[in-house]
Amino acid sequence: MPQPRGSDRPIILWLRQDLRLADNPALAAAIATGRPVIPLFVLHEASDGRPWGAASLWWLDKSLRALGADLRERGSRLILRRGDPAMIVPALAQELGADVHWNRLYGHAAVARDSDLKAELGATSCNASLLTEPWTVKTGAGGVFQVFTPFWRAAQAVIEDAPIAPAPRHIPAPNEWPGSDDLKDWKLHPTAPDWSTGFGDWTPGEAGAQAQLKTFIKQGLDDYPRGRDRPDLDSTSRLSPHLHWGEIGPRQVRAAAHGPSADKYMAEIGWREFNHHLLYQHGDLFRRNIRRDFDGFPWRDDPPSLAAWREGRTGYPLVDAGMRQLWATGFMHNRVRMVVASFLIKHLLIDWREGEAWFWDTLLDACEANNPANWQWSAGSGADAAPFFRVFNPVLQGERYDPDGGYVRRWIPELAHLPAKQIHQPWTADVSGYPKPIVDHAMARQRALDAFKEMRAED
DNA sequence: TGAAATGTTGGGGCG
DNA sequence: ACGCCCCAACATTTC
Repeated sequence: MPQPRGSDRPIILWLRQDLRLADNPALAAAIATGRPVIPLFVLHEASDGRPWGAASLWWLDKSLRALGADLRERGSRLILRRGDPAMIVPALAQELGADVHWNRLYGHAAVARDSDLKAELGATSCNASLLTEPWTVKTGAGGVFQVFTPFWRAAQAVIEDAPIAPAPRHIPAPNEWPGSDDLKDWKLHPTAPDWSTGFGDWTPGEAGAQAQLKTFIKQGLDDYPRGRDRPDLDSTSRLSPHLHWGEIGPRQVRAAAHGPSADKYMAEIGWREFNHHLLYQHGDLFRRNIRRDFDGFPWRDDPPSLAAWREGRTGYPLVDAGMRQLWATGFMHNRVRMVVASFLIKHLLIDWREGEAWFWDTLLDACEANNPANWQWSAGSGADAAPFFRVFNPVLQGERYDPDGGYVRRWIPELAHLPAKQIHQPWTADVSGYPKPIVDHAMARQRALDAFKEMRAED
């Protein structure tokens, strides 16, 4: 095939976790060249050496469909290919005589692959995902922050208030489009059984992300500092899956959030930044303890308890409600995530990696930075982590954050008839069809503290 | 972005 | 009236 020269040379816009048209620097840079743009998404079996979770693929299916429609409205298309992008991208670039643009990723495998490709192709890379890229925030001594608060203070000082590019009205198309897979053939939506029937609250795609942001700013943000801890209310942003696939970027969120509650919310975006910096620094966050002294922790192997946790039948209502919400909807309220994580790690003494893996498969917002970093935070093995001895009491957490029991009632119908006073300790009432606690709280707490002591003694 | 054990204080009942 | 005890309420310490 004859290759176009000079200004006819197309640009491959290689989309990964930046599935949006507004605030997309790689897209804006591609359009600014005046050359034809070929949007490309490559489905790789693995993200950073790790297969995507089933919930992530469910979301990706809808997000790519939405992106394809948004591109067609602008005279463009989305080219779909499947396989190893380290082979596919350079081959397509050569076939089309194209340059390549992308927005950066921060996991070690992706960074290594992308820098190889860059050396081979001379590609253009941009930042769509973070307010502050990992190499831009350093301690006074030039090191990497290990504590969130000083990190976030320093990060905020380097965030630039650059204007945010709107979605282009038109995207220049090539004379001839390369071949594309059909999204339907990828079969990303589950069948036989379709376990996603409870995922209907979500609208993947850039328009859905913008709508969710507006809803949150209007209905949730003012109440966020108090409401964010209340799983029975709906005051959280629910932007995490949109952020994960880059249907919206943190710069857009920051530009939209104003008022006294915005700082509190932006601190959560700050944790996302911090976690991406940790990912960039450590790479194998989901495999290895950041604090290596946890390598000797005496985890228990207990498949029945792990199964009870996954399936929401531990006998502790707040834990079970959270796990059932996750299974049914692909999402769990953040306060409850901390409680179920503490329960798996400390009450059951099961390795945090087991919990991280379950979340990775079932959470729509499963993120290679946030998910392992937050699990390590819960375990005490992470950077600026919760101290190990902070053992949540699931009953007290329920009484404090789900005071009327509305959250438990919604996800555990067997307990719906109980009054608020008893709903977090159903063993004090006459209940059928709901299990007794699989571990005694006081025993489990002491056992966890003893295990921690044992780990420390081994140093 | 804990919880439980332990310590302290102060009001009130009561001998 | 007074001291003693009880125990809530709160504070501190410990894991």
